[in-house]
Amino acid sequence: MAANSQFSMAVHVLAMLARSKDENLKSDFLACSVNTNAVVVRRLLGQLNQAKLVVSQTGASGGSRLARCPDEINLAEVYKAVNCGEVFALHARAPSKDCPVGKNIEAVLSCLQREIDKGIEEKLSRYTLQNLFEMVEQGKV
Amino acid sequence: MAANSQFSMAVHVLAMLARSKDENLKSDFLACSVNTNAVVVRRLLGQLNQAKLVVSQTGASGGSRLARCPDEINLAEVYKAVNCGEVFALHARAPSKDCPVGKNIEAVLSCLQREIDKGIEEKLSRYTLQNLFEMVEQGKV
DNA sequence: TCTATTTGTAGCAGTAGAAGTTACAGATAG
DNA sequence: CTATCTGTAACTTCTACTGCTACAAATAGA
Repeated sequence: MAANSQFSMAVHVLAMLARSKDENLKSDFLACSVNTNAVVVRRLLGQLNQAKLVVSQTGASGGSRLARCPDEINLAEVYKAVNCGEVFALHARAPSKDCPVGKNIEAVLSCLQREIDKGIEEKLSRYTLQNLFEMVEQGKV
Repeated sequence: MAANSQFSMAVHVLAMLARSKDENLKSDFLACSVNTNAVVVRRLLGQLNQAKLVVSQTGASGGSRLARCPDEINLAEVYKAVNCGEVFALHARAPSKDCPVGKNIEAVLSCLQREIDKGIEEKLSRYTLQNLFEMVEQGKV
């Protein structure tokens, strides 16, 4: 699964950045809060950078900050930025083509997969980073 | 691997069982179509058995068959039967409690997680095994 | 009752991807 | 110039799934 904890980490990091507005946060500081290694955070920030969600700066007093206001970033963007992107994997080894089911099942499943994924993104896009940040701040669920 | 290919395999196997109505299918035969090992299929059937989707029988001329009609089994049930069940994993290592974000982020994320998962199930529950089986049979997507 | 067959499951090796770590080049503020 | 940070490569460790062998238990049919 299993699933990826990348999304959770990304949201965590982005919430931290949202919290400290225009101040640059160091990967080391972020790693400390997320309880992982600074390089892991930098790798993650690299993905968020490519998706134009954060801006990083090298050198002394460098670090990362949000590329946009927290209310202009929605969670679907975050999901797409870090996710390999599929809810369930297709068959690891291609099913037998000699079997009437095996022959067509993959096409049907990948169609279903796309539909599910679209649903997830639709749901996530309703939340902005600002929304999420407020929930975290208020400690309310 | 990120996601699980269990769901795909489960749907494949169930479609095979739907196809052969009341006849018992052997794990070896199923494994051949799915292109994997018989033990892998038996492990999967074990999960589907627990979810009361299939019935298995040991001994000579044993095997597995559906526990209900294909139009009384929806894909959300299949998803729940085989999935550890989370779209994205929470933090692998618990975030720092000394940090105002780290303290609450997990609760917020797991709430979000539940909401997403509910959405997936809602979507999957619209399809019965019968629907899917027909799509596969007609080779149409 | 005996035999052949089939599931259920334990146990182990192989594999792939993620995470953790170390190291260092390049950028940059002061 | 120097101290500080990021970006990235390279390597190890960890973890989860897959594949496989082996065997006890169940059961149909002779």
